Amino acid sequence: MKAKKKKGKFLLQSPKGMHDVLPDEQPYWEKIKKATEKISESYGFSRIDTPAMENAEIFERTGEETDLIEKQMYYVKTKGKERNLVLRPEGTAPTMRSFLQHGFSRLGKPLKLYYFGPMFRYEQPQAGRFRQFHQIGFEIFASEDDPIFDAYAVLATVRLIEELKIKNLIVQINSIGCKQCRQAYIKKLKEYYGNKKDKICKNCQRRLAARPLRLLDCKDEKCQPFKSEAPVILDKLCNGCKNHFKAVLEYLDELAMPYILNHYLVRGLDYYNRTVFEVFSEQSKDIGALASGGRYDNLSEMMGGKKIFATGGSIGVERIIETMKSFSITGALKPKSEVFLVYIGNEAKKKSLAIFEKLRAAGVRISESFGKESLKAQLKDADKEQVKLSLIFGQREVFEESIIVRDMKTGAQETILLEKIAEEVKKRIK
RNA sequence: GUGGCCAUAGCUUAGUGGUAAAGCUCCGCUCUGUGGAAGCGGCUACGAGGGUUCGAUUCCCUUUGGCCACCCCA
Repeated sequence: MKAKKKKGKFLLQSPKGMHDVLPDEQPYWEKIKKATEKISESYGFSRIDTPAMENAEIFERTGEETDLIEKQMYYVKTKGKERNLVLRPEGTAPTMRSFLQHGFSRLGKPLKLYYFGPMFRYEQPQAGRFRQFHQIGFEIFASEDDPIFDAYAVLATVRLIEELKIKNLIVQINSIGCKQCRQAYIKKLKEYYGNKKDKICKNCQRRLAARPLRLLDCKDEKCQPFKSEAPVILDKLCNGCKNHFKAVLEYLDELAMPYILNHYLVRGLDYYNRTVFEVFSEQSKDIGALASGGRYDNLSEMMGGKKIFATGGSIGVERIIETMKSFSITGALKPKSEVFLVYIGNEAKKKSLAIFEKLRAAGVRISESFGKESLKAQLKDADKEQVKLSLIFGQREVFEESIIVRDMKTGAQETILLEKIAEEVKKRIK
């Protein structure tokens, strides 16, 4: 048996569902970061960064029944006393925690915050679905449940995605009411499905008891006919919720923002109430929603704080990148070098780093292939980088204290004095 | 957590029970102080562990990772 040398290779890989962002992919991240800054600024969102870990209670209190909390959280073992640290599975609860902790709750006017960071969920990875992924979130905290903020959150979320040139966005929106009218609706729903138990799929039979709203989301063919006959939540909303939702839609209408009412749309987290929405792209439906969000007026109290009215949306960065790729949208452009420094021989090499530094300090975008000895190879690299000029510095030039300036397009060369190099180069690249 | 498909060089892929081929990339040579073309040459791989076998990259088991469906979600 051979194969001794490969021992340990299995360790040389990133954890399941977690990926390196290699240099090739960075331009996408650059572009998204820039777009996020731009949109946040113009819509008045201030950046907030919270730790990657939180006390588990932060999340446990906000969604006992949900998969995310029940089985997808990473609990962290430490040597210290913290027994219950988790890697954050989402960004809304931490933002609310920070908000309450720092006494921001004396709201003069609504506070708008945004975050951009990694989230962690233990689940089976698939395309567009990772164990570590990144979200951009917009959150609006207010002292009133004004529906204009729901529209505002949808607006900012959609505009950020559009800023990245992703087309054919579909906004799906629904209202899941408040505690009271939702309970009433669930009761109706249960009644409706109660006598059809043996005709619906196994999953739905199970869900009927635990999370009846999810029945509306079922894709099983057996369940479809019952779904279409099922009571619709919008018809059962209390007046407060009905008016609120109506107002949200009116704001969207005024914006001429297209949306689809989706009676089946339900969010996975327990803290949502009233408005919920998801954003899809026609091009990348298969990787799921690009963004989602909604109102969460109950979260602050669930966490032990005072009542805060809040609404927001979050965007899946990796899914955005996938979609950009499927549209052949490129990432941010790197600034190109204008000048390439080539050395020949050791004497020249010794001085070339200093020459490089002098030009860089003078504001010239210069690049090089230090470490490659052959002139050919260096010029080849210069060609690949599509620079305007190459500076060729060899033995002869060392003695003459000069350097050759080569125009890469015409091939014309000229020898200039080393001391004048910065000004001469600048003159030529204009 | 359940089920299915997959795994060969840096990348994309061929192929075989007798240790493997090609394209792109990379490095070099033709051209010893001059790039963009062409030709030639070179580096680098059967994910890991175990089993069957004279011999396994190939067959079997386990494991790891990727993808897909369920579940759920960004």
